[in-house]
Amino acid sequence: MTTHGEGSLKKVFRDNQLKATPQRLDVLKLLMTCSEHLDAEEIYQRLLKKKKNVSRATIYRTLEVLVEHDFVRKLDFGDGRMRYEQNQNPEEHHDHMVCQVCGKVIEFYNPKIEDLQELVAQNHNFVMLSHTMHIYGLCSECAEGHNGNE
Amino acid sequence: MTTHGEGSLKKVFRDNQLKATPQRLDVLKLLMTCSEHLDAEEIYQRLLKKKKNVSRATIYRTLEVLVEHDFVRKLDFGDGRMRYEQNQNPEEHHDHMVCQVCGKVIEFYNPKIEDLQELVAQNHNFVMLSHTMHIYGLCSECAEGHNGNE
DNA sequence: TTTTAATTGAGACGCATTATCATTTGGAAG
DNA sequence: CTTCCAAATGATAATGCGTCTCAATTAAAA
Repeated sequence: MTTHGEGSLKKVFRDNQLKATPQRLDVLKLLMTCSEHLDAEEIYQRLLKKKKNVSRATIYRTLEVLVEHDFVRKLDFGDGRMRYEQNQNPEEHHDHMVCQVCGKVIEFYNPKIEDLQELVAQNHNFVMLSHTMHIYGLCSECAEGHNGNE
Repeated sequence: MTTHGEGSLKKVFRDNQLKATPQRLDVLKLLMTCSEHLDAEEIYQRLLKKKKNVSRATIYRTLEVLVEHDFVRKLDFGDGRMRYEQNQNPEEHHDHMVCQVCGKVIEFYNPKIEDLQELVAQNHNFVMLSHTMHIYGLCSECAEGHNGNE
């Protein structure tokens, strides 16, 4: 259902007056088949490992394009570099919990919070275009370690 | 009530085994009497204008110290530089709406959202240490402009 | 005062990202 | 299948925020 062939990936770009170059297809395909939250350098290294012909500059430019067109979400977890994740259903917004010990990222969705955010914005006559919520702390595994149960 | 004299500002540092230098006092005093969300460069420029003797490096170091001790909150609105705000009552957490046109920052507090955040964390056995919520979009004034009421 | 560890200033440095520009290429038109 | 050109790429220089280094200064304890 959400599985697309090479052809449909090309369509993604062509439908937006963008050339469907091999480099763009490689970046998009990688993000579409990856559940992690990669940064630009990680994307670059993974494509290199797959013998793909691509440069860092193109990675950044492609990511910019993908974000502009809502195919990819750009995330800032406050560690000095941006991360990217696929954004298949822009309707189905989710937020993130980031473990400050192991770096693990847990996604969650809470409709009540979503509704309250919209409400808060309305109360201030603010037109909400996007929003982010990050919870920082210790994931269950790392919290155990800190309790001395190692 | 929340107005402190020079003496009490010095106490803030001395109570934490930190020297109460003029530079530190200047930075802290500026943040304590400023409702805006300044970045390091803006703080530096404002102190220069007041003929204060301070360097950029010291601004950054002082901010780091103030954040560590919870006197100041470090905020990331995703535009590539950090902003700082006073943090008088760490209990009373608030979040931010950022206008992407004029850059205005509106603070808001919603206890229900706070509770739900804590709940979500607990459901994942996640120990929440801090959290941020940012709503991006258009403030009421800038939204009017976009409706053609200019 | 003397003393010393903490702090400062100036600038070098690091790192993620963006800009530049000559070269290449996707894909539309013929 | 060629021609053609705007769009895209690669290599690398440049940018900008923030951190680090280290010699000189200073807060504040003795």
